[in-house]
Amino acid sequence: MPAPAPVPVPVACGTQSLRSPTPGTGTGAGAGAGMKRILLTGAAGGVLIALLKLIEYKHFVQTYPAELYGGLIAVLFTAIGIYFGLKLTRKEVVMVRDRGPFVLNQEKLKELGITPREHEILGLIAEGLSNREIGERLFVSENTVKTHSSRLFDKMGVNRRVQAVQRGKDLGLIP
Amino acid sequence: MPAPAPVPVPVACGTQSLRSPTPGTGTGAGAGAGMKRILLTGAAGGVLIALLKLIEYKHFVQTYPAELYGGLIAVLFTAIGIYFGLKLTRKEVVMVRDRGPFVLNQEKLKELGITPREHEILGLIAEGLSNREIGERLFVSENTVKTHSSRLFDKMGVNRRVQAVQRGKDLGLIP
DNA sequence: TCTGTCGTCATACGATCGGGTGATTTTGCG
DNA sequence: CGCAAAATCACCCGATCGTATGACGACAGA
Repeated sequence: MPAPAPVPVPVACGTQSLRSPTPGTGTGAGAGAGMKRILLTGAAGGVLIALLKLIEYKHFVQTYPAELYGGLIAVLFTAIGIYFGLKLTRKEVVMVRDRGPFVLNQEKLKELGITPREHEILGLIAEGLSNREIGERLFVSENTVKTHSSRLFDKMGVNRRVQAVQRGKDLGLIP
Repeated sequence: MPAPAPVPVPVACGTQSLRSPTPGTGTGAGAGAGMKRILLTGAAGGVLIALLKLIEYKHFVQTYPAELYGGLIAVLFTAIGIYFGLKLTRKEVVMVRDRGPFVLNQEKLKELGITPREHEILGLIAEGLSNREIGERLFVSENTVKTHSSRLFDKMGVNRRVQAVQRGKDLGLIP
């Protein structure tokens, strides 16, 4: 049975075309966002002008009180403003911990109910130690380490140590 | 048998904290944000009502054409909308670690003889995926993943996946 | 004093991982 | 074409990990 050619999927072998660990976010995305913003601003201007034009129509429909138009315009443009405020800031990113000496997020620690011992073990897990090695370093049984790590994973909402490390870094629990 | 009272390991805790906008598991902080949002919404409503009240003043100042008021209201409320759009989303922003744009260390990659596929798998390991999950994502057998990761660990000089992740980050192989 | 939390330890079981061996197919290149 | 590198897959086996359960002592606070 030769060559079943099993992979009907583009990602297979020869072409490692798209790969996740390469975030080209640097310049290209930035320029794209800028262009997008300009276009959006232009569109906003267009809509605004059109709306103003529409307001002139009010001259012909004097049947309703002006306050109604005012309120309508207010609500409408508030919505528009909120929409564009969201659009313009949704991609905004707050860079944190640019290289700082690592400040521990104690609030998160408390919020998740992670005890000091568990936190300590998280740090050792992040160093790539096995449960046995952690136990040896802390002078406790490997079973104890397993208990701690298990509870730790439970509190962190993960079920693998690599996930725990990644999550711990994201939450500022470990450097 | 009481514990040997071991380990004077300080683990470097006693520092201050850093407020971070709680992605997934936030319960307490989430409630706090909700309260804040409610208050902000209330304030927005108040301002809106006040503005509408102010519009009534238009009755007494009929000297200017209505379009002017319409445009004024439009611009004003657009600004208000944008402002609140910003206010409401600024806290929702995703925190991202800034280690620079991440430039891949291809020399190290070549120096260690790591193939593209192996590198790809390293990235997926770093995401906390199991071998099985990696196989499913790449449409290959779990055995294949194990082969790749095994050779990868050999080339990287590690024997655990957490170590591989840490080492990969240090060497600039993964972000 | 009682209660709750924390740390400790054990046992057991299933799942996963790491390492080893061998094999076949694909692919890129001279 | 032929070769070497890369990728794929399988099987095995021991080690490690994750989870569940139960238990015990220490200690702080009500």
